[in-house]
Amino acid sequence: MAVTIYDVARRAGVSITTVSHVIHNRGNIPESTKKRVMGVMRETGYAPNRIAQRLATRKTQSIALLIPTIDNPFFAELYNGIEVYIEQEKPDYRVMIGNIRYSAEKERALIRNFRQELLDGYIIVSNEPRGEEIRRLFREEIPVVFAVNDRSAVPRRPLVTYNNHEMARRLTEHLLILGHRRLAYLGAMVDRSERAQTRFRGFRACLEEHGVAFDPAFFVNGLEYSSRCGYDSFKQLIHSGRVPTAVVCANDVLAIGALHAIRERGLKVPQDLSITGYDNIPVSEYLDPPLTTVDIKPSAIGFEAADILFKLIQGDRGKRMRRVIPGELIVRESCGPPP
Amino acid sequence: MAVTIYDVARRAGVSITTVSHVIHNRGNIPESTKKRVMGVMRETGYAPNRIAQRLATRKTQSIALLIPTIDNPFFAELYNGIEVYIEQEKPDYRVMIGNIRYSAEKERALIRNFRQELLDGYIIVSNEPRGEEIRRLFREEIPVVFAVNDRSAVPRRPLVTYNNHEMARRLTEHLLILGHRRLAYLGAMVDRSERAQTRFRGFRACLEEHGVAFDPAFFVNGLEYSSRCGYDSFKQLIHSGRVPTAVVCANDVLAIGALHAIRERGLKVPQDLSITGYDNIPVSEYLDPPLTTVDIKPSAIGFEAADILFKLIQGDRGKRMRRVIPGELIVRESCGPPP
DNA sequence: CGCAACCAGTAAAGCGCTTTACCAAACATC
DNA sequence: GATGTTTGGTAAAGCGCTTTACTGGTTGCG
Repeated sequence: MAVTIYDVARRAGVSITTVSHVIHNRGNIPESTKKRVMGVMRETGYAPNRIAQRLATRKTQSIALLIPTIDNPFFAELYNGIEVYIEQEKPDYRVMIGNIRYSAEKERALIRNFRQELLDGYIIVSNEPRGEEIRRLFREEIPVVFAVNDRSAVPRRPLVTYNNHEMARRLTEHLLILGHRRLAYLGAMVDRSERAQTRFRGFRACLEEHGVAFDPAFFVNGLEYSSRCGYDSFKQLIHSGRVPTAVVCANDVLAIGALHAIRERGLKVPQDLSITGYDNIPVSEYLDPPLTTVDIKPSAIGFEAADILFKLIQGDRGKRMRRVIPGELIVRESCGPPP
Repeated sequence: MAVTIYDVARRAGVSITTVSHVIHNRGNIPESTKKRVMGVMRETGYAPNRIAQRLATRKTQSIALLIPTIDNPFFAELYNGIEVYIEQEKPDYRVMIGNIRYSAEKERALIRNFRQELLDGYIIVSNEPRGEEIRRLFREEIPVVFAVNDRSAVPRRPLVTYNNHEMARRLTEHLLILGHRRLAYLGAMVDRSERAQTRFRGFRACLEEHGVAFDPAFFVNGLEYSSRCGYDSFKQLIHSGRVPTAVVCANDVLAIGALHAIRERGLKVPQDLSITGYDNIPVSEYLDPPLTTVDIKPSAIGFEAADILFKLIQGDRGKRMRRVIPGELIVRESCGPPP
């Protein structure tokens, strides 16, 4: 079938050991032999069988990326950051994507499944950072770095994230400074995701600091991060007839849906109502109006996470295994003073 | 280190052959032995080493998905379709994503790289369907199915796609019926992608059929499928001062950018100007106004492509290896009669 | 000249499985 | 009681590599 190291060895008149040495540029082999072997490799189109290499070395040259969903452009960006790192630094590594679907159940199943692959390491945006499966990875000293998870949720573990609480606070403050006092919060899965919780807590903390009361009727907790859900949530929010002057959405995708519901209701943004997003996904700049949001630089997070992961893989139990990439408040036209 | 088949065999007092048989439910093994072996497996937490299995069987249980970019929600959906199929039908297969970045160069490199993985099959949204690397895959009878590529670009090869030319035609017709005569086309990479070309040709064919002249000044060919690019393209389009009554965008992402430029210019959609997209990405329904577009059901395409691929992998050189999923015209509020 | 050091390369033992071929004992059949 | 057949297994040869330990020849050096 395919050409193996034996074929090359035979045709070059050497042992397979020598061929292997040539491939990896090891041992001391005179130029002449090296040339000859490489010639045969070229002629025959030989390429080492990765599977066999992996079995022999017990290194898979593969890492896993576990994310909540591939649909959200935010996570696509995170992946891009990792890909950039790998292309630059570790070009023969693979990354296997696993789709957690915001479910602890699925996360466990995926890790169990991936473990059989004997992957060299994991980057995880976890739903359950203290789950049994993840603890097992740590117990067996398999390199794991968390990404995007909250610091408090994964104490003392390698982690690259952003200042979630702080940015939620600053975003809210932006609205308070504009004069808003009746703020609504549109979240999703706040009960099931620590990130969602932290973001909401940042919002509330800010209100408290500024002595602004929060009306529980102005909180809607949706089922997923989709525009449809944002749309529905906003309708539910104003169902009672009481309308806030500003609505803080847990992410841009929700905000897009909410924005649509707002317009349907005949309200003008930002004249009648201000709205904010979170994530700064590419389209947010081009909405009507462009969305005030928070850029949390997912591709930088991915890049740094890969950096740490490969340090761990190389046995570097070093410093700087927890990094926080500061987010950036992106002020656009979706917020103004209250009417 | 990890527990191997030998450990299990020893503890169960059988040979590794028997253990292997139990794992795969082969051979004839009495219930009693089976129970015992399975008990030991559970106790020890044994899981077969996939790498070793692959080496022994020469099957990798992995397929590749090569896409132009992971950023566009359209391709994320395509991937989802594949994932759904695999979860249902082939739960222990993996899919490795490769990011072609709309570059024939990168596509070749990726395939070369993936070949060493001895993957069982490929689903490719190709930039270069007749390239040397792909031809080699076919020569070596490695299962390949194209997805989303145009029928004319990959004759007689397994393919799942949509009626690109036809849908572009129908979308254009929709505008013509509304009364538009001055239509602009905002494309991207029309010179470099056969899909972009076909879409544009569908547009032109429709104009011709209806005896409407096309003004070359009303064509802009952008560099990438991004909102920024759509925004810039529209500005460039009206730079001369001549404004069309309708603008057909090669996809939704471009349309979002164009829409923003239109509003900046002070024009109202659809009163002053109609606009269409393509792809029906999730947010398109929630734009202002909701975008008239074409749904090309990427997840169905992914699902069907996986279906064909696994048939090929099983040696089914059968029928129905080329499938066309009809697109659907989604009429929303972004189009109206010309002013 | 004798010994160490180096050079160029090889043999062989894994890595953890699958699979083919084979075998001994028990059972069924005439 | 001789002959097949089924039952319940096993031994051993791969799969295509890496890596360690070793070897026989050459060279350097005091």
